[in-house]
Amino acid sequence: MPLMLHNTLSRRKEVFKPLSPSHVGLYVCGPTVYDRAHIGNARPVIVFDVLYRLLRTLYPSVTYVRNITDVDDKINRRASESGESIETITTRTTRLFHDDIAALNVLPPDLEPRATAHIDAMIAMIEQLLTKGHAYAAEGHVLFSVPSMADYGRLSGRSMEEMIAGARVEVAPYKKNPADFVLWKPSTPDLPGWESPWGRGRPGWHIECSAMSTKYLGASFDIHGGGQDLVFPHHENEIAQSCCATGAPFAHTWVHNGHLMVEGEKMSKSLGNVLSVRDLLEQAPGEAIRLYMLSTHYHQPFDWTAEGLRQARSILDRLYTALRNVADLPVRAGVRIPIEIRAALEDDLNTPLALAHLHELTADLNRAETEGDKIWAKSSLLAAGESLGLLRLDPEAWFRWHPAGAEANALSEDAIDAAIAARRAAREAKDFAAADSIRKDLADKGVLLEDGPRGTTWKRA
RNA sequence: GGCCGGGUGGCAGAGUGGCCAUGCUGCGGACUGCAAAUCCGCCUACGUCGGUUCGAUUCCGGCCCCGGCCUCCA
Repeated sequence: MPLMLHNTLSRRKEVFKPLSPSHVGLYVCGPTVYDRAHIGNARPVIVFDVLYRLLRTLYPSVTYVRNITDVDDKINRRASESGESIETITTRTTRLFHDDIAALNVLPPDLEPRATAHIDAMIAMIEQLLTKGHAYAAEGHVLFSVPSMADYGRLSGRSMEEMIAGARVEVAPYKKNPADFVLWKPSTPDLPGWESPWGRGRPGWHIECSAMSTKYLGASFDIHGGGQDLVFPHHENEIAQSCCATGAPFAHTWVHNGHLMVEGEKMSKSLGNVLSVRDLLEQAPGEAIRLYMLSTHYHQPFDWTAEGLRQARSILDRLYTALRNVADLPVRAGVRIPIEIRAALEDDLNTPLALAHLHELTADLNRAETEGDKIWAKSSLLAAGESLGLLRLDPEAWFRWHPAGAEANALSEDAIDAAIAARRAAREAKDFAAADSIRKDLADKGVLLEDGPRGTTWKRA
């Protein structure tokens, strides 16, 4: 089964063919580091992490580039509001971003270039565009001339007329055409700026991704990803900048994830329903957030609900229960990703179907009778989990998770063990009333007991 | 208004021209001192109206409804 991906350029699912059989280049638009990551930011990070994991099993070499946007007017505004320096904000926010997504089992990309470290590459690309007549300088700005590119609008399926008609912002007087967009703009002394042929200034919104993807992956590369809202204008403009500057085709396959809603409503600051990854990590383990995110196909809109997250945790309880029951058995080395999981992922990252197969593997493990079958089933389940970035924890660690900040209220593990011992004594004495009372008492404190063939185990509710 | 994507059982969510998604929940059975977990089984589906077809949730068309984007946005 070849890898199939939905390509926004063609609007259909295509067989993925890398430019080189031995190497795949993947570029995904990363965060603008002005605030903590919210759950909508996490979606592409998780989706493309699954794609990255899959590509690494299919090709000898993969280069995954995800940028950090650390020059942006939102950052500038944040700095002037808080009085902190821009660097303080971007450094701290970048660290928080890394911490948050690591908790979601997201692998680091191979390269994570920062925009401010690549200003020279951006200036060079802008100069190329000027030389080739695709850009013009005006009043300290440099603008991309949209009419200079014949098939501008191909990715988003827009005509020039539509874009001009749809332009809602006031058209700046120095624009030759309302659709032209900024490549470089002047900075006042209080704003970050770099010396350029057009005076001290800073890059426009789109040029950094063009410059950095070209630098690290070449003028043409395989896959460019991001959220659906970036199709226009960001990705459309990236294509325009890169193709016109280099004269080569840009990314061949464009993959976009759908948007995220919260409890049926658009997530927005005005509605006050923006969920930060950090807040969610205090409500549920990172793997529950990740599994929940993967339970809807990446191309579909996702409606994030508290109930859905609770369900995701229940599902993982089941998976980890199966693994806990075979905790003392070894994992066979070199077991491949089960074929049905791989087939689901190769079919345009059908993670909901892959998760359905994960449940079947779990049932297989629960039903296995011989030790050999159990080892095989356990190894297969873990290999499948790895491909999705799930089941990376020790089962006991999973069941001991409790919300952050609840340490003070949480019963200590020593106290739990003592209660279990007392209950065992009561049961041996056939004093079931006392045993049930202990169990009830623990349950009231959020600790659930289960009597199994291997003794009594517990988990936090 | 323009462009795009959807409408599946109590909920979430895949998929397919004729047979099972899967999970959560609920119900019954096995197991258990009782539970829980697990296993076995069960229930409730494909917006609407037409068309094509031996047969459509699946293909085609109309209609209704929902969502996203249209230079802040993952």
